[in-house]
Amino acid sequence: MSTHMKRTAGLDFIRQIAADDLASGKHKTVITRFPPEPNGYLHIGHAKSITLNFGLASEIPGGQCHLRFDDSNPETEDMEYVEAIKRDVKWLGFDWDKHLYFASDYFEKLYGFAVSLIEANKAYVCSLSEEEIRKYRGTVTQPGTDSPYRNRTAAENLDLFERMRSGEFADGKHVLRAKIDMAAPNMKMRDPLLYRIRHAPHYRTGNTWCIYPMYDFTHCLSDAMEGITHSLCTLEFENNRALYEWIIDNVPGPFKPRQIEFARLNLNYTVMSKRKLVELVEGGHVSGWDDPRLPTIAGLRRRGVTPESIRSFCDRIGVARANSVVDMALLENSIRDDLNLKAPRVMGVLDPLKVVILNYPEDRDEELDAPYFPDDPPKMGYRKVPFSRELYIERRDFMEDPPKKFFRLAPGREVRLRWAYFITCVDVKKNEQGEVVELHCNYDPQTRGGDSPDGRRVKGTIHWVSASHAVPAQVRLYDRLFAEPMPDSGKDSDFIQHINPHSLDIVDAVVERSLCDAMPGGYFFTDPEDHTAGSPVFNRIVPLRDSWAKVAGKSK
RNA sequence: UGGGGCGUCGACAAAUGGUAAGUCACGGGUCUUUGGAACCCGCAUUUGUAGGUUCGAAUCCUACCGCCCAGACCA
Repeated sequence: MSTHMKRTAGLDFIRQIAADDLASGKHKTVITRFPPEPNGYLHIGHAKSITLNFGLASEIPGGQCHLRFDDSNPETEDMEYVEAIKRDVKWLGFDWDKHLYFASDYFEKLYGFAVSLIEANKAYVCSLSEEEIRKYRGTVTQPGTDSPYRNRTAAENLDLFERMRSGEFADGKHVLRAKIDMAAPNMKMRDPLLYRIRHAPHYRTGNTWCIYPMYDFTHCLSDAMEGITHSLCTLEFENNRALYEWIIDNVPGPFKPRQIEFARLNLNYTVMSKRKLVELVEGGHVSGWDDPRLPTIAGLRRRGVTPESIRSFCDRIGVARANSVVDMALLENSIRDDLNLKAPRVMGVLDPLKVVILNYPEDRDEELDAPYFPDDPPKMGYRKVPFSRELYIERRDFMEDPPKKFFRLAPGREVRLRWAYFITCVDVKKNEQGEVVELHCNYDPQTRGGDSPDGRRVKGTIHWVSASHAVPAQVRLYDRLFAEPMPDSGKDSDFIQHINPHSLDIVDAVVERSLCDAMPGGYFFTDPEDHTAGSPVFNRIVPLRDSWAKVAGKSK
């Protein structure tokens, strides 16, 4: 596959290691893998890992990235997630080619490796209870103590392990453990569990197995069997690396991958942990895993975020070992950056205010040319926009008593209707409550298209839609899901309280009949689930940078 | 805790002993059919702190400080 990444900085430390390994001849190419567990949806944090693994492999001749489902826990995994993950990885623009693997396909081989460990007297069946095992393990500051079952003979262990497999014992009755060192300062090395009994059907292997390998045993050997050269994972697996290496070193195998850890992605104004995402979905705080406010790939896709902008974002954040929190503004900028070049511009009015052009003939009606890309008209050409005596403009584009720096419509003021005419507000109609309900304006016929022959200029240009031609639409204004930069810094479920009450505002709008993707106030996307030609539904992907709003906020 | 990591601009992040890149954010400006976009300018005399080595230190050494990981028969 081709390289999507346009890298801006020097090589990150992982690419540097890969380059060094190629230069030294340690490896001829680079084989990486993205190893999700099929028990949940992918989010933008996974996107970082995906772009790293697939991106790195794509940059090296002969490089390849495997998609491997790390499915050794029958109780949480499901085919639904496998399909969702495959779809998301593809959508992000990556291709595992023929290299789709499942750890569950290695169960028999893994069992064989376990047997070899037992034969070498490096693993034993332990019959302590779960609680006892925990107690024997010691603590961070105190060494553990040996299990009384630690010295069972290889023959005894072999027999017990075989009987574990055959289903003779209940869950929790025995486990297989590596025989390493109960006093090791790294607790991961205190005779870690390798296999547990679980009488549960697996979504792929059904009832074939009732013992399942643990992550630490499964992952390193899967990597080794696939010839993974660089096994990239996040920082929390740092303590597992010694075990990763111990297992590979103590099992008959030809290949030894290198595990390298990097910092996972943290983004402010959102949450990324699986538990919290589940709470948002199941608690009904969002509409589902693809709610456009969620940082899930499915949510971002539904919102209208492009894969290119996600890849660009991942490139910009870099890869390092320091824990960090990336500013949501960087993601938003990556999105705008991409959309600015791709989204055709059309006009829409979110909060309609009627405007009557008094000097425009009642029976008249005309079509004006408007470019889809104002900065580059040839890109997509022009469309016809109907104009007539009655129009709608955005309510916030009018102020009866405008502050100094408000350049849009106000009584007596002239502004440009984009791609149409200059109009001057001559009268303001209000209802009993004193609310502005209609504006009366006059237009200058000489300014058709938006330029005045006499060269006079107007300071404001506003969007509009011809009332009789307007298409009603529902617009969903999405914003950051949380109002706090660090919503999960508190305890437990406190983060729910920090949900931004305006993370979704639904408004009835009118849009021009040539429905497209961009309107004032942001970039929009037709909702893939709910949008129809008859009743349009638009999602705001990302708001525009709006310095007026900032000025208004400051003066308040 | 005789464990494992990490500390460079508000946020990310380069710099591999030779004199602190880039991006976002922020501030100013030019231009403009939105105050968007584009373009220009500014934004770390200093790299957690204190010493030391060196002609020269973000990079090497020592000590200290701070933060993260070190629960699960989860991954």
